[in-house]
Amino acid sequence: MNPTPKTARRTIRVVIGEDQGMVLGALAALLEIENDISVVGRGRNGKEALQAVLDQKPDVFITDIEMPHMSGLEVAAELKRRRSSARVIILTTFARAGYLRRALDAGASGYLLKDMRAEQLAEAVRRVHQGLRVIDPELATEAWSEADPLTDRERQVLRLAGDGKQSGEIAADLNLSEGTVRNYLSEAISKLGAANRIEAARIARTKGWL
Amino acid sequence: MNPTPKTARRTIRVVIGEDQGMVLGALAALLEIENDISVVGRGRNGKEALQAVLDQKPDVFITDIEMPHMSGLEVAAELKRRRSSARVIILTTFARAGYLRRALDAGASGYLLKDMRAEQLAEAVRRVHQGLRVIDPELATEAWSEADPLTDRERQVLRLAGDGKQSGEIAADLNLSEGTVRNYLSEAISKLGAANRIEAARIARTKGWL
DNA sequence: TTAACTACCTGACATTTGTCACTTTCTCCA
DNA sequence: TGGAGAAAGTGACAAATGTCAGGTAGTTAA
Repeated sequence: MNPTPKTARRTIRVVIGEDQGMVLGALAALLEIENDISVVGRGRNGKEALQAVLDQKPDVFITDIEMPHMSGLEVAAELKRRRSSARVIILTTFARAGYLRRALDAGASGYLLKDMRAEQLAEAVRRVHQGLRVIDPELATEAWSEADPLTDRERQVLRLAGDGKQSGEIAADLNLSEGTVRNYLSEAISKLGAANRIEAARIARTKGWL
Repeated sequence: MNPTPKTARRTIRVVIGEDQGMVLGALAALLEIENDISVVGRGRNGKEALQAVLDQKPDVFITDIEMPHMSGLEVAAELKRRRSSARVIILTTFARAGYLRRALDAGASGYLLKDMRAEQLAEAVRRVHQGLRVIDPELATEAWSEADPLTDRERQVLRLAGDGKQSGEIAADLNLSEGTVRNYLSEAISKLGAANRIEAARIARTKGWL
């Protein structure tokens, strides 16, 4: 449908990781329209996606973050560890500074939001293939603004509290006293400027810290 | 890519409603592959989608539920009210019995989940166009199992509590005494078999009751 | 090798949350 | 027309939550 750009010498080989089958297939269809891009592998969860990248050695790997078994960020980190040559584009619903930061730490070349226009995806693939970075502009500025103030324990406890577990259960899960659990929650609540554990969990989630 | 089925006499005209641009474009690309299906309109929020259906009078309208301005369910209900001839397919991430029930009440002909295989979408469009219903099998059985046990007040209160507001604030918002608010929450907690307000809100959300 | 800093951990106390028994208001229908 | 039933509304009591003041390791920098 689109003309092959002059710069393209050969087909850009792409693997896609995305847990929603409908979206996975649709994205593949979208990219296959382009003459210079070919989808050579797919994964419907983190592990499948990782394996597909290792098998196919694509030029570009496009992945969602929230997937079963292994998140897209974990896959990216693993690929970095293994010195994979595939450039990684994170494609997600969530405009969270914490996610972007972790993506960049994991060596990703791109961070795009699913509510961008569909036409921009192919262009992003080409840019990233050329060695450029493609970051959603809105997030790029915000990214370095705020660091996660939570300690590991606070994060753990807050995650469980956000699921509706009460202090006693959390304490049992983590082998702590109930008082300690309440203390961590109190810390987290105060650090995040929340009024209670529920709001604290909500805020942390929004920022991508959980 | 796929051959035109023998039953197709003319092109099936489709409008898509979906707020994530990337997914919207990708779904359109997926359907345009089929010889007997043509995407004649798009909406990136409920109002746009409704307008597109009214303007284009398509055979089939595929829509997400959670969209700005107007949910897909509200659009479906409005189309029913206006006696639109477009058949409606709900395409969503959420396998919630409450959503399915509301979709059917709003006269939808299909309810599909985004994690189905992409190939099934075109087939669903054809079936629905022929006047058949297409419901995700997993949900179909579960759908009528459980009715929403919450009263209006309980729902209101639970929604606010789920956002982390405390009883006093909720009481002020709704002009109730704090005791009353706590009573509604207690009722909701017991009806849903939860241990506290957070878990209750989570359960209700999962079922599509909030 | 201290001092300062940080994360981790705890129990005692005050506040908020959850439960229960009860009253009021409204609708439905025999 | 006079219950029966369901939802809305309330306050008193018990249980869970949030705060505070403090104590123990481990690390870093003078």
